Amino acid sequence: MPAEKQPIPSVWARPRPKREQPSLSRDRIVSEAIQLLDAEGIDALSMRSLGARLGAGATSLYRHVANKDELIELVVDEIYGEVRVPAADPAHWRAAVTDSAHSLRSMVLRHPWVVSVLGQVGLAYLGPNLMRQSERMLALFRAAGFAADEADQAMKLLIAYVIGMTTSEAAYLSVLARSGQNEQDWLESLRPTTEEALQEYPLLRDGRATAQTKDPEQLRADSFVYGVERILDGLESRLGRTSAR
Amino acid sequence: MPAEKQPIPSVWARPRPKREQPSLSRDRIVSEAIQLLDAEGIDALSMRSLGARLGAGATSLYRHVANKDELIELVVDEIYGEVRVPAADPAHWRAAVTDSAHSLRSMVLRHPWVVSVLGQVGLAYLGPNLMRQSERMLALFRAAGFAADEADQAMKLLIAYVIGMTTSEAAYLSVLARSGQNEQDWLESLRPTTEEALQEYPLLRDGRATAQTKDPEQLRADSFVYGVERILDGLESRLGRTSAR
DNA sequence: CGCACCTTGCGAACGCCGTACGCTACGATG
DNA sequence: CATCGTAGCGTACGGCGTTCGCAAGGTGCG
Repeated sequence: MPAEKQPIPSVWARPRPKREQPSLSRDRIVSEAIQLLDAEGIDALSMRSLGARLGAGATSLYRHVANKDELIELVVDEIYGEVRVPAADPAHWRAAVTDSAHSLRSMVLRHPWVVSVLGQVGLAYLGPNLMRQSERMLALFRAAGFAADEADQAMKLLIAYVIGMTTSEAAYLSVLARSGQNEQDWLESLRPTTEEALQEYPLLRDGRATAQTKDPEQLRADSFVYGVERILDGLESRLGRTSAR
Repeated sequence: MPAEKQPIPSVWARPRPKREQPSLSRDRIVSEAIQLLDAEGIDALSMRSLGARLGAGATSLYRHVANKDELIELVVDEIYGEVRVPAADPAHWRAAVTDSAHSLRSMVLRHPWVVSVLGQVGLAYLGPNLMRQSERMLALFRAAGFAADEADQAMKLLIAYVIGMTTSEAAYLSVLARSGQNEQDWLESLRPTTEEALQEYPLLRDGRATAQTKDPEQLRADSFVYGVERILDGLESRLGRTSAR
């Protein structure tokens, strides 16, 4: 919050010299934007609110960022840098890919708002972090023994799965967060609605019923792991019978 | 476009009786919204523009739809109804699942704007079309021989993959569409930028190089099929040695 | 037939958004 | 000391989602 404005500012009480250093910078803007997004979600990010957080006017940001879309591209690439991809090692490619998948999932769940901008920004853009991580992940598949073009397809397969799965997860968690309730209570309060909706769909209802007994968070993690395992099984069978689990 | 307004409307020239039938309805609104979205993309959808298309004022829509978010939920469920899921048949579960995956992909590519609202709306909502299709797809996996809970995970795996893959595809195509150029020309014009960006990433560059020679659309379809095949391989190995390809 | 009520549609208005533009004031450069 | 480039900002514009109160037609009831 900046100093309060006096309606008739005296010439003596100068607003502030404060020309220490640029005060605003692309990095500060991006990092503050991420904090704001994590704390309050995608709808809370406006150029004005972000400017206020930085103790600056809304339009000052345009000195460092072309427009809001560009800001979002920067922000997405920045958080992509949080993903950890192990170094390539032919002996443990499966573990390395699994770790990467988990790391990508955690990143998205830490920043659930990204799933609501993926449609605008695409996954395949040219940010340095995104390219670096893709290169490292591609190396994992090459080390496993996939030829250049198949390694590319394998990586796309894995990333698509993780993004698809976490999109649904993050969207669910966002809705939950907006409800302001504990997950248990929230599900309980929706129970009548869902049960009525499931009335005509016995198969779906069965699944929901058996799921009722377990911790939902653990259930989501298990589902995620199941998918990763199946994908790796499918990929592994394309390789020679060389690598062990 | 409605009739032009006269500044001083005469009592004789009444604006219109036109009280034939309600004129506006939830269905008309949803279907016109989809046409608008398909034609001009997500940014072109505003309550005002949609109202105008329907020959109505913006605020009239609120008699039939609670707010824009609800409209989007309706629209998403509506297009979900376009997906075709074959009837369950143990002998051909693999083909049936493959068909469903392709149908879902085509639907998203026909309506590429959906990927930019998936983050808000989630995939797991309670729309009737979504529930109906999920039930049918679940039946496919049950017929294949998966137990209730594993069938659920298998379905989630497949859908997550298709959504993830098509998200990236649709986002790419949206950017391309906004450029207003032919895909060939567009890629050509971006060539210098991408080549410079790929400079430090030899593995990524290799992939891009071999991809250069083929039809990009075919390439995307092939990649998609590759992923579906690997997933089905991974799933199939979980079943007994019963089902043939 | 008269009258009350309900539903549909709409115009005006509010507060917020992204952002273009031109001004100020400062530090650096000659 | 004069000049210039640049960071920051105040103002303003057009568009957004949405609220509210009013008008006009249809319906049901005495």
